[in-house]
Amino acid sequence: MAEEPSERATLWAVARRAGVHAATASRALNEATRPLVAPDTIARVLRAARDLNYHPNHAARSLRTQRSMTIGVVIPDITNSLFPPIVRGIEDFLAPAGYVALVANTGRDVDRERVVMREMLARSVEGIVLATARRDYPLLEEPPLRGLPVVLVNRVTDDALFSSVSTDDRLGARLAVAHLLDLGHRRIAHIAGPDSLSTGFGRKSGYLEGMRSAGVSAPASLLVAADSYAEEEGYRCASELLGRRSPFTAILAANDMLALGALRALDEHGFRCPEDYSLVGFNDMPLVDRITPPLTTIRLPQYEAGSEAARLLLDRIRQRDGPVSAVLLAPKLVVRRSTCPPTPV
Amino acid sequence: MAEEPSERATLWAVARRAGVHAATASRALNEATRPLVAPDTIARVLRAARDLNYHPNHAARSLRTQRSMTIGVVIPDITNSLFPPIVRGIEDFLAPAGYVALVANTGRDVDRERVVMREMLARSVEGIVLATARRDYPLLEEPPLRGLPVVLVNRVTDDALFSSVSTDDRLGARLAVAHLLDLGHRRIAHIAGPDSLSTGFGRKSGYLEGMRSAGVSAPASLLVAADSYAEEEGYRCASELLGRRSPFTAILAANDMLALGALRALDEHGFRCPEDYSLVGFNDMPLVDRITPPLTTIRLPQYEAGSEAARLLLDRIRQRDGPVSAVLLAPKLVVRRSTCPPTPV
DNA sequence: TTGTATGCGTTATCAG
DNA sequence: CTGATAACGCATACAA
Repeated sequence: MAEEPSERATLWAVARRAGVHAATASRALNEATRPLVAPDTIARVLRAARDLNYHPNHAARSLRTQRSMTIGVVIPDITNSLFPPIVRGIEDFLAPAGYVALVANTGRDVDRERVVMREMLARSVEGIVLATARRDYPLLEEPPLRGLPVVLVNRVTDDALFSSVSTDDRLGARLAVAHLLDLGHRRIAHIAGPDSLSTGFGRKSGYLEGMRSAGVSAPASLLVAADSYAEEEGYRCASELLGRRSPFTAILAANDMLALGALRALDEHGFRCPEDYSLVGFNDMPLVDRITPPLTTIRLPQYEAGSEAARLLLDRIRQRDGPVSAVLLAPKLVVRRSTCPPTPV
Repeated sequence: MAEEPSERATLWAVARRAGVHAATASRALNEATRPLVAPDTIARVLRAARDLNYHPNHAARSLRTQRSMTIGVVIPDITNSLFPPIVRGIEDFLAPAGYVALVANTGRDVDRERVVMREMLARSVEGIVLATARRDYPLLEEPPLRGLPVVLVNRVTDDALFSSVSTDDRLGARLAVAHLLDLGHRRIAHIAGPDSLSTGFGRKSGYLEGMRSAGVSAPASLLVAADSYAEEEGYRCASELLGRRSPFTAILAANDMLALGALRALDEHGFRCPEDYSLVGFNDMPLVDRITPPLTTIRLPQYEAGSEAARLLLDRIRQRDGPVSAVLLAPKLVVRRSTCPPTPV
């Protein structure tokens, strides 16, 4: 036995070696149809398959069954540390089900998203996990996606037309605000993320709610909006806040990159964190526990978000008319050293 | 026109609409065979294809042409910040060529690598980029991979049987050693990476060469080997060095995670960096410029490594008997504040 | 329980 | 230049 199989063995090769027809071999090899085959035939086929190191040709199966066993994952940028855990969560959940993920990075370019989705459709993905949604996202209603299972992750749209998995951004911001209020802060500034993203909008809402429900005022002078989640923007926004001369003692940034930029701005203006200004971020990026000062932030269950999104997508693939569900994951406050009680004036 | 195509249009549908045979439509649609078709036929076919929003069925094409237009990428862990830029480099290079990447995380589990590669072979990947190689890596010689184009990235094997793209680890370590020597250090310790990995071995060799060629001794008491590139290991190794009571004034860690662990150890032992001990890392991970002190490290061109690996792989796919080449990329010393001249005793 | 026949959507070969 | 035909490898309805 074990003559070196120079070419990949086909189903026919297996069948011949087992002394049966290809159809029988096929039935014996597939879990679902195996009960239709006689026990010793099954044994012979399985043995032959193993001997020949048979692996079904994916393209042929896919063509025949109309199932690609592939899903698409569209993310802004894998080098943004927010996404690797999400992707990992997706892939780890998919793998045992026999699915693989086609991952594409689109940056912030909507045209690129369109191109990428076409490419995925061309490869017959059975569904898509999207991490690039904006609150208003007409792309999802364009014909190419018609009927294709889609699950939004991290960012969601305003209208809940699709299933989604996201963190409770409002709650996260409220946790942060509550923490700062507990420490005694009253003048709390917010560097908001883009309004066009559910994360930016939700966190800002949570900030406003948190302030309001505590009876603390949140005037427009304490609010500044970043154009993107970039360190540079955090720097710009913090500088602007400092320039406004509307006093405050703490900053809640809509994510860690913005917080990092804010920290740099504070530093360059000669202020210390947390003595002069407390600072809270969002995301708990790797290494923000090692900067100076270690950053107090809101941790999101990213890996779980990914696996949960994959679960919803597979559910939907298996049962097309299943319910549209919006899963909301709980964020967690991680207190480190960038926050402390405000210095009495 | 533009009746909503409820099902995906097939080549036959396009052909019918253009009033030609499917074979002709196929020729008209494919760049390579297009010259065989009459100009106005081409126009009619193209038009019909656009009207029907035709996209070739990937599985069918793949089955027929025996080309999947897919390559596999095997990495230890996408959540390790070293890999996202590499993956990005690969994908960005592949995309214009019409290829997509199937990315799989294997951890440090060789069995998992085997499983993953089988899965990839089952999907008929045309080649594989491997970032999980060890210096001795028999897996590559096992039959399943026979003849499949493979390019190693980041880590390489001792025998140059496959094309590879890596950073010049020896040079990187020598740059780091030279920097420390320039500052006046003579007793330089090294926290080495695993000997089984080309990165660990190469960096250690570079360290030894750098010391030796400067006429400085590098006794075994200044060398300690980490079992893995984990922060915890850096902590353990640094603690061990400190416990040895063989004096030194600087540490070269084989990567940034080890350096981070070493930094924690120094801190916990009441030492300051760089005043008491200078510290150099390797990789220039995100945010190591924001920790205290900002880490002096060796920067690797990760994105370029990825795109270069993709280039080599595509070359090899297009020309199976092309040369095996080992591309060595130049690392760069990034001086920050974790290094300074040694304090005179 | 097994074999036969057919088709999934393309492309390549061979006539015409 | 174009049409007919076959085949890629597999799974399934149907027949035996």
